[in-house]
Amino acid sequence: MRRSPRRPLILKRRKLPFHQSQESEPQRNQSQPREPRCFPDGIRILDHPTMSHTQLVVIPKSADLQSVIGALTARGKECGVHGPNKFILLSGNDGRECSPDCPPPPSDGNHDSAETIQSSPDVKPAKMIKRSIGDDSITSMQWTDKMSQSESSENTKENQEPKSHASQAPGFHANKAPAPPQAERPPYSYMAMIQFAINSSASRRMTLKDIYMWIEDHFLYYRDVAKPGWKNSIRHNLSLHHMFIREMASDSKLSYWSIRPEVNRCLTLDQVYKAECDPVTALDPVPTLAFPHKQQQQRMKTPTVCERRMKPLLPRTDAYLVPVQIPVASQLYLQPVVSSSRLKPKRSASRSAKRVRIAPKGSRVDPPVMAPSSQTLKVEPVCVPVSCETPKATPKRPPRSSSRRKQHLARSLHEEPVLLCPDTFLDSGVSSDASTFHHDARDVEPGTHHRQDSPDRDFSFKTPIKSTGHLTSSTPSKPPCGAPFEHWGVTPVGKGIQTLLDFSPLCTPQLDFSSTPFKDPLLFNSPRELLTPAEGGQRSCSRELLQPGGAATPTGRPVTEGLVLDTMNDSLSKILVDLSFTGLEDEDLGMANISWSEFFPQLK
Amino acid sequence: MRRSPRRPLILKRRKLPFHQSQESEPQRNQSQPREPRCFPDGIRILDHPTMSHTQLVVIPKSADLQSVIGALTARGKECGVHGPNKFILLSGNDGRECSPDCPPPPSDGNHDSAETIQSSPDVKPAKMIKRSIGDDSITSMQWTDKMSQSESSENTKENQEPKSHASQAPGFHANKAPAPPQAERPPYSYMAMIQFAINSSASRRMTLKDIYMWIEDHFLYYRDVAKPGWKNSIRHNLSLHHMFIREMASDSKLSYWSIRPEVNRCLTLDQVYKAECDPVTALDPVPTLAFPHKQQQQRMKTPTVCERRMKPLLPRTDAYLVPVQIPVASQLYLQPVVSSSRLKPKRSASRSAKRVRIAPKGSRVDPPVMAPSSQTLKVEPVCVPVSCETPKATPKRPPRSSSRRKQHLARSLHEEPVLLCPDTFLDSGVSSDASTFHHDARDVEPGTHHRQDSPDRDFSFKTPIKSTGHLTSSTPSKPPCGAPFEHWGVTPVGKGIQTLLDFSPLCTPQLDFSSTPFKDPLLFNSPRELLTPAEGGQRSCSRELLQPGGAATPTGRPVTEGLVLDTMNDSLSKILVDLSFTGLEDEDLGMANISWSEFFPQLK
DNA sequence: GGGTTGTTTATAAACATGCTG
DNA sequence: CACAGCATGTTTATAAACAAC
Ligand SMILES: [Mg+2]
Ligand SMILES: [Mg+2]
Repeated sequence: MRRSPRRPLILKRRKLPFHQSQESEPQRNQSQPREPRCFPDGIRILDHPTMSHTQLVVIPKSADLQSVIGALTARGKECGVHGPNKFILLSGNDGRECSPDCPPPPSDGNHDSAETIQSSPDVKPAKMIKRSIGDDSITSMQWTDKMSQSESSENTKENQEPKSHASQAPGFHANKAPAPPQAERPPYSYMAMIQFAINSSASRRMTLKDIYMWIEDHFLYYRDVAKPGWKNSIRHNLSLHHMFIREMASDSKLSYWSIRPEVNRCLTLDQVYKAECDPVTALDPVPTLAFPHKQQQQRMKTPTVCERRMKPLLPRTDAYLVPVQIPVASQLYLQPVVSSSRLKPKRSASRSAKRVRIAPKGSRVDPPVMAPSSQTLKVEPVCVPVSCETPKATPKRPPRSSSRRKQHLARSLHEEPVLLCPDTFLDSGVSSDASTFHHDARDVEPGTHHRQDSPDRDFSFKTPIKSTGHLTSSTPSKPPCGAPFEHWGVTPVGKGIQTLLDFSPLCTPQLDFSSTPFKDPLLFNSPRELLTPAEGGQRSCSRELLQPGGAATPTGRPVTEGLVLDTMNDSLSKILVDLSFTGLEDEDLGMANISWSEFFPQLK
Repeated sequence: MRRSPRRPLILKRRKLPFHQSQESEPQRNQSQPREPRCFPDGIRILDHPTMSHTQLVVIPKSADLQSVIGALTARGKECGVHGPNKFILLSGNDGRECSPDCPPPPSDGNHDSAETIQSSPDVKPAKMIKRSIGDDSITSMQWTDKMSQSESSENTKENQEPKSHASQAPGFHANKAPAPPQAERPPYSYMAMIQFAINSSASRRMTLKDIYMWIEDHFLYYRDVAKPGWKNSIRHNLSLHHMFIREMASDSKLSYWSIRPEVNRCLTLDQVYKAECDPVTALDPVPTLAFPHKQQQQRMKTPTVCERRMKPLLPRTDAYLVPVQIPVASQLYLQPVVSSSRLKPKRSASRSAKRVRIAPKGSRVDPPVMAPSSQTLKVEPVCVPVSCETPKATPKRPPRSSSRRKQHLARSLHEEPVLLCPDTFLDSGVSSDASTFHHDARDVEPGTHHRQDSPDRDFSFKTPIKSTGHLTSSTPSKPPCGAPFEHWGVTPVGKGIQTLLDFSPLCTPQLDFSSTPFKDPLLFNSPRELLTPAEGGQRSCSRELLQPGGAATPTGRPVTEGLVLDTMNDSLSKILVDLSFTGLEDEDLGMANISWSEFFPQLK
């Protein structure tokens, strides 16, 4: 029973776009937005104000996907191989419901929720940018830089944040005081935590020991509860993921772990932290970088809260990812927009939020319980014909639903790389046939071959025993037997569980789709974040609910804030995008609150 | 107890150098050896007769390591980035005990053990090359090409080798007949088996289903014994290792798995197969590609044999690997030489053989029991300064024992890349201080960033429990408790086991070091292949025994045959080299036969 | 001799998704 | 035609075996 939740440690999606890992913090401040380059269909491409080699692609709602591809292709050719290699797609407005013009992104250090941030003594937000693309709902997009830098003094031994240091650890632990050992397991993957740790260091590198310490200091679970094997896992992750590289100190002896700069999104705990630990807090419309610290820690300590934070099987990160591939060593970022109706600090906990993903690709429509409102669009890796050789055919539509999922498909050099998208992407149709996103670009690295990476319990196998008969599947799965399922006890019968889990509740802040061009096709990927029933009458949205046709979210405020999210995956060509939509009123959250009862019979 | 041996499935080291994966089989036959390029110290570099972009580096015994580096560097500069990117190091002779001249490598299709090969109806050795570098002992190096190609007819559905097909499966299974389900687990990793499968296909690609089938057909263990979870592992390996890529058939629907050509060493079961399944056979001095098939299968079916094949914890492949990094996208292969005194098909099973590895780097010298005779030299990744930027210092000796092992150390751009080697490498000293091999080149990919890759038993953790007290190590380790160690029951006491295992017996054909420049420094990496005590009075060589000073192998015939081995690791920059030395007479094998008694007290 | 740090392989699992009966 | 289940893929977690300090 000590077993941790089944593969629960998934990185929370990123809240803020990642920035360069350089130490060039000062000059990044207020670079003037360059002259936007305009392309057909109103698409504009302009320099990112702060990120080098990055361009912002503002796409009017009315723009055609092919136009986007064309613009990106043209831009790619304009700039050549040495040009920008990252493109952040922003949803602009074609005048329908937002300001017709796409204002240049982040241009000032508008401080949002400053008080929250200030509450942390040692955390100083490096920079916050508020941008508004589209209507008012598109606001409060900020990111902090090396906010954690104050934390660690230097690189050698001081890095290891003294235990007496309160640090900005969200929830889980207090001031290093004996801190109730009832710490629940944090919802971050090892890979994520390692990044948090390393990025918290001013030198962006850390020894293994210090990584251990940082994690123990910030997640009491590992200090107090976890078996020592967790360190083995840390080491395993360091070795396994090529994102982590080891370098020797100039004076030898010491070896430091760092993150490949090319792939370092500079994730920090502060960045990814969301007040989700407390459902009430989670409902806060403002997904700002609230540095909960001590203020919130009280709430988090409550068993209910902890339960909620630990129990949930967090949504698969890739649900929020948008792996995009631009042949010319370029990567394409889809930058979602987040609503910013930052009011109502607390709700009646009726509903938390929804998340959006890109390119549904035929998500199963289970027995819909409520009116679908949220949608997720899952964008599969795309290949923009910037430098592809000899495109054979130029199918208007994605070839065929040939592959299954995002995978490293060998470059199908014979097909013209096109931005694949479901029909709904362009015509707001249902995603029944939207499963046309394929050709994972991960292996299509431009020019030279890139490589990426990205790894038993003891005896008494739980795996399907050949002789067991019904154990025909080669994918081991835990039997839905009682013990580990206290909460699920009364719920569905054996085989039903698997299916039911697919309708897991959503627990993202808020969702709104009215202001993004991807609005209609957005489909939820059925994230599995389970909100504790005790958190009030919240109900989750089953996948079906979030399915297609949900464009008309009754009360949601169209808010789009760019969020670059990632799975912490060290895959170079895989770009993750997190679409967070906030601004929905409590009452409005009702549309997709169905399957909760499935999971928590007691709620019925 | 059903538990498989602890992480036993390690790929056997390769017996033959890998060749290009191209379908260009015909023209590969007898290319004339080009004019060798001569470098100081008698080092010669010439084109590989069959492998494109590959050169053979013949290194006289007297050559200095720095000379080798210099020659490689010079050659690299000569050829530029587009020149050969693979170098196979061959041990030449400086006239001491072998022919003074380094004859050009493989130049004819001398068939060795033709009868064995012919015995297999559907296996036709594509090519065999016998080379002799140095004295007579350097012989019989041959490799077969797509010998397995006859197996699968076409690409679609015929690939799946009919079950009635005898195929060239070594040992383990007969003609697909009910075959005794007592199949023991093969000693190949999943990654290896997948490569075997895919490379057995003429089209070099295979569907998942066919991979399953191929493996089941060739390793009855998976058909008859393994739990269904093995398929999960196959899929896991396919996804995890970037070496495996998925591509869609042109007609969609089908997705095939193939191997990145750049990293495909075209390993096939035949290539790696050694008659080791039967210790008696294993003693055969000729490590030829004996296609055991039905002839041998009888032997292998014997419980003793099976026991021996399955029980052993195979040596870590990397023990035989020589990850070498040449900055200019070049890879350096150390090609060992194998003795070819192919006589005595069967021995008294007194001793099997030894293996050699490159660059010892401080192998533990355990209480030596016998006179050390075999040595293993373990070469850590090296960086030849072909295109390194701004080498700061040019230490004659490897910088310092800064890092621990082969790892992806961030490019220490400030140090001149040099071939690192233990002192013993050059002066036959002991390896106590040899731990100077570092700077894993895996992350030093030339030019653009390459990426590579390379990830519970169920409940009831056996891992060190925090509360257990003595479980302080974060690396879980199985307690040396009785049950799983039937064969070891009487053996050492608890904690002693760990250490004892390090002295595991060696089970490679034969070893001889007299003809290789690496002779003296060769150190055994204590491969863990455990020969069943029942296999006769064999005794293994503990690591110490194989330690330094073993240059003077009493009776060993200096034999060096190039063997390129690899861990099946899809790491581009990591090259694996297997140094197999054969030619030792049975009587001569006595020098390193010590620790067997440690493991099998009954032998005492 | 034992602990630390790294590297790899094996397994189990959770999930996603397309297919197919 | 809906769908349940299976096949196929992707990732994360753990345990472990080893190697080298
Ligand atoms: Mg790594
Ligand atoms: Mg793969």
